[in-house]
Amino acid sequence: MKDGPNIAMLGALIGDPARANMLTALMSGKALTASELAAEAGITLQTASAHLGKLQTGGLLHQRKQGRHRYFSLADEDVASVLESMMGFAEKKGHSRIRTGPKEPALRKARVCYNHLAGELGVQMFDSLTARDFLIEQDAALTLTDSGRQFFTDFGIDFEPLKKSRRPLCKSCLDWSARRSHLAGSIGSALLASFYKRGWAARIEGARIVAFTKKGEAAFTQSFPV
Amino acid sequence: MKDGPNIAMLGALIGDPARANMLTALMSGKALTASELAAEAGITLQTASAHLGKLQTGGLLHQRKQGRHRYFSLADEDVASVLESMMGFAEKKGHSRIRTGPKEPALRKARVCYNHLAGELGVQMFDSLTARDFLIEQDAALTLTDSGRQFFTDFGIDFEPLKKSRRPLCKSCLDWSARRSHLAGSIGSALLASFYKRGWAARIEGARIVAFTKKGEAAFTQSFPV
DNA sequence: ACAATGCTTCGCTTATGGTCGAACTATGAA
DNA sequence: TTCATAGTTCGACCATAAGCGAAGCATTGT
Repeated sequence: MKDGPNIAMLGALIGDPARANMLTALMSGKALTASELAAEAGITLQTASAHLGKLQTGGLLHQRKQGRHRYFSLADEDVASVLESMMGFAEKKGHSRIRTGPKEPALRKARVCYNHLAGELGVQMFDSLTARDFLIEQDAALTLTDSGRQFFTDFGIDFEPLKKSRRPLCKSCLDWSARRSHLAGSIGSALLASFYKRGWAARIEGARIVAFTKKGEAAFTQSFPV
Repeated sequence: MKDGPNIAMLGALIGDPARANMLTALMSGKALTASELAAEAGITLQTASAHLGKLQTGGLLHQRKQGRHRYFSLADEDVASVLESMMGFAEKKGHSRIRTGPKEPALRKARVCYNHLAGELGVQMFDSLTARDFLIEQDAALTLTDSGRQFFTDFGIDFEPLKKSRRPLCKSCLDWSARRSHLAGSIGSALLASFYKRGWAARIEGARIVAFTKKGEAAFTQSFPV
């Protein structure tokens, strides 16, 4: 009776306009940072933080710390289906406002996340590496296998300077546009640097877009096949 | 955007404890009066009236005037399924409180509604009459057919005094415990009086319960078969 | 070490909305 | 008609919570 939300508490959580906007934004399946959600809801970061705390306490959201970001996503499929149900009803009766879709296509495809590759290609690379057991992901931990070490060495990554850094060697990072993981950590940085060096891609200054050349993308896909 | 409820407005409607209690009570499928809903929610009638107005504006409730009562019920199946979804979620996470079931079984079976028969037996009688085309129900209007007039005459109803009354001859009345219609109006009164006269049933003083005898109920079912 | 960024916590103001008392309307019963 | 019951409307009160400025904490990058 005090543990979890009853129907009134649940309704009240969803009933605030700011929270409803946040939840609607998260319905895309993407995980978003507190700042992004604040912008979506049109409120300041402090207010958003309070709202996110309440949603989390209510069991609607799941939070994942990621460096200095906090990615929020819907807690589970149940939450999504409840919202789905309510949105469907609201749409049927009146007209609910249409949400703006995903923004910049190029940004979704490939971009820098800190200093490693993110976006669809980043996810593709991550999946390709885990599928071949070069990386093993369990829970939030990511471990590099011997065969993986060999693969990266063959790819031209020098592990020596990486060992000195206090940054973890490899680390999964939740993707902004795809809700999937991609490879962060010093290996992730080294790989992106390698792509630049090989001329596969170039960074668009000012934006976070990573522009792959046609040949570069082909070579990339050959090295990291789906 | 202002016409119907968006998801935030919908959540806010369900999010108030008083309204949530009312809606939960209505989930049984029964139609309840404003007073009953007020009691369910533990608020005064004025406050309940305000809440019911909002729920109606939001498209969650349907109202049916019935003499000096107003019966409220969930607007449609969509509303019920949204609530179902939310209650399921709330129950899964925490424990939502268990609702008290229907109260007095005898009251549900047969009782007086003003001066005619209500409850399961009242509904049975109504269904039996409409199934045989003695009464025809369309929209909210109820009309007596010629064969119906003959049936009631054979049953011993004298129509002469009834004509003088300004009360409608027959009229459907929404049932309190079954959300179904039963027969009101002066014919309904006359029938109940007839049951008393025949010794089929007796009224329990102080309560609204109509106590049928074993023989009485058998005879009743013979006259008004399902 | 230092600055910059992302987010949280604290304290305060403000306003939305739930609540009830009182008065009014509508329907039915005597 | 008169009275009683069911419900609505109005007006005022008040509690909850949304909002933001400012300060503090945590993490990353140089």
